[in-house]
Amino acid sequence: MTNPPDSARVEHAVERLRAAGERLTPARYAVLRVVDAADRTDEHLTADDIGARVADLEPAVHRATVYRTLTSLVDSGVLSHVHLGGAATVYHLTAETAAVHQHGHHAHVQCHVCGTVLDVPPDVFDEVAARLRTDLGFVLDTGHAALLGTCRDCATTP
Amino acid sequence: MTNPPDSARVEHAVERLRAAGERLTPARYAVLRVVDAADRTDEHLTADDIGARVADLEPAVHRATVYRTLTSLVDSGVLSHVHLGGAATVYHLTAETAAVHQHGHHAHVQCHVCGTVLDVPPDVFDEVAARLRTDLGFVLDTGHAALLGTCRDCATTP
DNA sequence: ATCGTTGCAAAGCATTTGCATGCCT
DNA sequence: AGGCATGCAAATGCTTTGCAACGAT
Repeated sequence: MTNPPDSARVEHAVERLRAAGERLTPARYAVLRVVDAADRTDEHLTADDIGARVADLEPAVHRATVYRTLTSLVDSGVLSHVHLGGAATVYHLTAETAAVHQHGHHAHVQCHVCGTVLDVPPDVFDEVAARLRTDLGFVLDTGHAALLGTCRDCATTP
Repeated sequence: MTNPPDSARVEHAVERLRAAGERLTPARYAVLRVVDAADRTDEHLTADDIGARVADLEPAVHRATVYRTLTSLVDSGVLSHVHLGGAATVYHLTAETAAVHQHGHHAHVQCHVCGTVLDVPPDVFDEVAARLRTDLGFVLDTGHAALLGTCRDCATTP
């Protein structure tokens, strides 16, 4: 997979934002850049984390604004959020590629010992999703919540 | 103490509590009865829910005590908690009978529309667990967190 | 009698909201 | 110019904690 220049994904996000009829403000732009940067390093940031980094880019942006911005960006589909096992909610840019759309968002599993979040290809849950649908009529949203467990490091290092 | 027609499960829970060297207090007994009653009706109660029902049984029990009691009962293994998709944590008696739950705790899926929690046989996740283990070395704890999706009713009644 | 557990109230923390101002489009 | 977004600050809601009194064993 190629690595588009830093601004490309942010610019794409801005386009989607505008397509949704939303305004681009300094606060929103800063949030988008912060989330994009975190995505690139496989970090999973909470609202509070994002607020802290936004403060570096745009010191004038208030914490409350970060929360409102995140809500609004999720509503307009530019960002997605994932509920981790504990209680935290983390954010990332919504995947735009058609390939991802076919399977939904990638899934997440979190280590309850060290908190690490691992990304999992969505097809891992295909069979489970099919079974839940036929058995219960339940349509699984693979990427919306993380399952808990123990990661390799924490399992082998007691 | 009086002996109302307690659920055998509550008594078993009390035994486990004592086996863990913990004391039985009115607050803990009330919490156990509330959680057991909810289990029987497939309800999934949050700490706050439990507090409300405990207040009916033991009005003197303080909210803070319910939180401390839940923490302590989980620590001693009498209760288990499940992190639902949103942010809520719900509690139930730890399954003791290996006959019914050979695979460990049952799993949960939650509807993000109406909030309903469905119990899922743990074997549904067997393949996923195996794959996560071989691919990532990640040991899945099936019952510890719920996946999100849309239940039958909410999917067919927009 | 001992020591864990509880009640109380107050602190904490993350998140939300009302309102007037500001700024993106 | 108009209307949505923001800053500010206070409020909210859930959970935790310090401390002294209580009570289960």
